[in-house]
Amino acid sequence: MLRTKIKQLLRAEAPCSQVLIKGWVKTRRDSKGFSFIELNDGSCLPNIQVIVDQTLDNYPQIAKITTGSALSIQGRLIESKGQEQKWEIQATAVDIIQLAPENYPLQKKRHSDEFLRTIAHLRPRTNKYGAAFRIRAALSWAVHHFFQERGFLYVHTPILTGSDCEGAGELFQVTTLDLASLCASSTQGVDYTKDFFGKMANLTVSGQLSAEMLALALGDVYTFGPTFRAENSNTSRHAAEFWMVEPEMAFCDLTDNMALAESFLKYLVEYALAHCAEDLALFSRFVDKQLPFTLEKIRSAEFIKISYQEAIEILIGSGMAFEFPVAFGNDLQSEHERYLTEQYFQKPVIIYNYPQNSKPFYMRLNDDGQTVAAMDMLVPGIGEIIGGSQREERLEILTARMDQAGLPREKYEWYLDSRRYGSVPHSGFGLGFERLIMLITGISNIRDVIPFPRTPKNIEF
RNA sequence: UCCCCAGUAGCUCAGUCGGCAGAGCAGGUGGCUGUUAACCACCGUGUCCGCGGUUCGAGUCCGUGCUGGGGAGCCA
Repeated sequence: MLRTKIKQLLRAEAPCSQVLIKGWVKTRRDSKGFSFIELNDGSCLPNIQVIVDQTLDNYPQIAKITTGSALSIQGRLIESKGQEQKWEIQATAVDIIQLAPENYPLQKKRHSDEFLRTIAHLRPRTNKYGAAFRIRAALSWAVHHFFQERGFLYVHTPILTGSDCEGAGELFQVTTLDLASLCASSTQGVDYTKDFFGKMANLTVSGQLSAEMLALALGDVYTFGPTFRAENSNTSRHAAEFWMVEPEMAFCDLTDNMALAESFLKYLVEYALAHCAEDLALFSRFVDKQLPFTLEKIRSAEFIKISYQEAIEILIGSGMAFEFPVAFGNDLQSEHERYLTEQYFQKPVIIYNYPQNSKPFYMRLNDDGQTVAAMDMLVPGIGEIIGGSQREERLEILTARMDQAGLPREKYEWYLDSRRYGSVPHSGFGLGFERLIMLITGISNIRDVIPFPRTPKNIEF
């Protein structure tokens, strides 16, 4: 007999005379002459209640079943006599796949997120983390849906990269050289010709430059993959390994780029509301009571779009005593971004046209000669969730900006070729996938939205 | 990397002015019961994060290290 997922049984419309379920015990309670087992198989948040009568010949063993044990149960799906569930299983056979010892770390109570991080290999079995990872899976699928519906091609850009200055942060170096002997013997520089690629190699910090090449051939493309930053960032919003979604569109300016970013975020929120209601309800109840309000606002409100100049004027006019001074040319600090999105507008805000000196070389210089066609989307509680720009398509200006930034032109000849042969206006952005999951679940720490987080000094599991 | 806070039973936490180490949950035993993180009674549980110092006496005060958390910077 094939096993049926618990999710399917809980949605049943009629009783069923014989079913097989397999899963892990959430809790067991005894009653006179029988035992209640709550079984969960990860397919959905609720458990299914199983009634085990003492007439089963292995009932003495069944009565000893502990939380965390793995079971295979055959029985009848019947209407429950209890108040809190429609369906339950009347067991005809209970096979103990493995009995969990009593030192099973997950108890029938609330654990702190800090403790659960120390048992990241077991926390997917908790209600909260199970729900978070189901939502993560659903939203991964939604990302593909959104772009596929719009004719974007899903492209794969390299994880290993030879360009040592993509400019988006500190890099993890990749090597097959024996570091132990290098450290012991070498007093001069490393001879990279002996390394695997014959030159220095790193893990990617962004697929953008490669994605641009594909967009300039295929039109509209997107990447969705892991990204690595070796920044020593110790915050609730940064991970050394995270997943990023990066669309890149040919014949697309900053206005269209911002419009796509807004539709994208709205689509993802709507998708979660439509497909993950049960799991989301857990987060609204136990994690963030404001969550339904936040999500509804993103779904229905038009996002604010203001220039950097306007943002500065609002901040100066706010009368707020900021720790960092507000002035044109200064970077917007966290406190400024939070004020704009959490207090002043209380919804997502896209800020565009930043001063060129604070942004990377590939962003398109505006006609004012001062600003670039960059945009950041800020959301309440998280801050920056999307960063993007129209790319500089004019060869002379691009090379001038590279020189300005001190980037060696010869290493970017392949990139510059795209500006030599049929260069066109194009744009794109990057969405931090973990930050999206944080926004949609209300989970406030990035370490809790990815199964096995990698942060400075932490690569356990 | 910088600033602030914390570290006590398997877990969550209390511990007053420096004076015998505590509770709830989990676990064990018994009872009751179509129960809902069941309930009732009883039972066990400690490197008080490590090292050093002050003191008759330190979980408590001081120094230092480690670990965790919050905030900042960097960014998605």
